[in-house]
Amino acid sequence: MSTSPTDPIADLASRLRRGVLMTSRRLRSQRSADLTEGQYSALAQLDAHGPAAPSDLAARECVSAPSMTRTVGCLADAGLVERAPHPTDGRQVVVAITEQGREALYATRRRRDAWLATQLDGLPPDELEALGRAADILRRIATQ
Amino acid sequence: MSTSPTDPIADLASRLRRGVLMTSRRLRSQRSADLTEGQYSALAQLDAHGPAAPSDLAARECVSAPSMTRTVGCLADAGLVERAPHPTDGRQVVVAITEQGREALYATRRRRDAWLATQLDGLPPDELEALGRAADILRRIATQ
DNA sequence: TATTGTTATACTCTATAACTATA
DNA sequence: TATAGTTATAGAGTATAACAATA
Repeated sequence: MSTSPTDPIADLASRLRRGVLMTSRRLRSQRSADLTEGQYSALAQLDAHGPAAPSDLAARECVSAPSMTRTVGCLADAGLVERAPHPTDGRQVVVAITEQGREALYATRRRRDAWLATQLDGLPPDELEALGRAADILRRIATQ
Repeated sequence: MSTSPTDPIADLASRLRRGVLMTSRRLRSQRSADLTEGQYSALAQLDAHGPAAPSDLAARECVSAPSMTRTVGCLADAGLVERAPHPTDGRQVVVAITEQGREALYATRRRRDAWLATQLDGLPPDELEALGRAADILRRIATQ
């Protein structure tokens, strides 16, 4: 590495990067076979923030509009989202998650949580506490 | 969620999953434009564990052999790895990272570390300590 | 004229199946 | 006959450019 080993922040950043990326890799491998990462993310957005236009989803997920058109199309074909016309603006479309979509989303989350819970089970209380604090800090960092 | 909110392990797993996946997403977005995630992973393997056969890399990265052939081909075309014949087994190929490959790998790591260090900078000491402990625990969890 | 969404087209990454060379 | 690697081919996913409908 190029950074000085005596800089504690740089050292922590490197260790944390490795831990986070390795764990995320294992977490992602627990996803449902018939739900891509992009579809999962779009569903999570719709579940967390309610119905949205495809352009909004594309912007939030950092993908192109045609790509989101395709993602939404796949999800609609599978019955996981529903498209409805915008009440006042005829150009826009409103995409909403369906009950079936929530089930698919939650199933993947349950699988990931189950894997992670298995790994956590049996850890000493002080390690669990450190992870609990880290979880909240990581979420704060990522949303900044 | 389906799990009981009173189960502390399940609750921690869910919070940690969110924190890890959100952070990993931001970290991945800091990668070099001309190095895919698969190429980055292969380079990291070769850098950490030394020269390896394509089949070994494919198994470790959980991709097919033809896929690794292609990844190694791209890396070789870019001068980031070198292919050499196996000393005793004429069927095998030995792939090794080059100095240029190390530079490309470290450049991406530096970019990710720099982003993360920026986020860490200014956090109170107790939060840094929690993250430091979590980093090691996460790495242990992911490699189990 | 600008914006929203879609279609057309091409490129990248991945996988399975078939092929070549070596053991 | 089995194994390591590659090539052939096809299937997702994404992007840019062009198009249709609406504001």
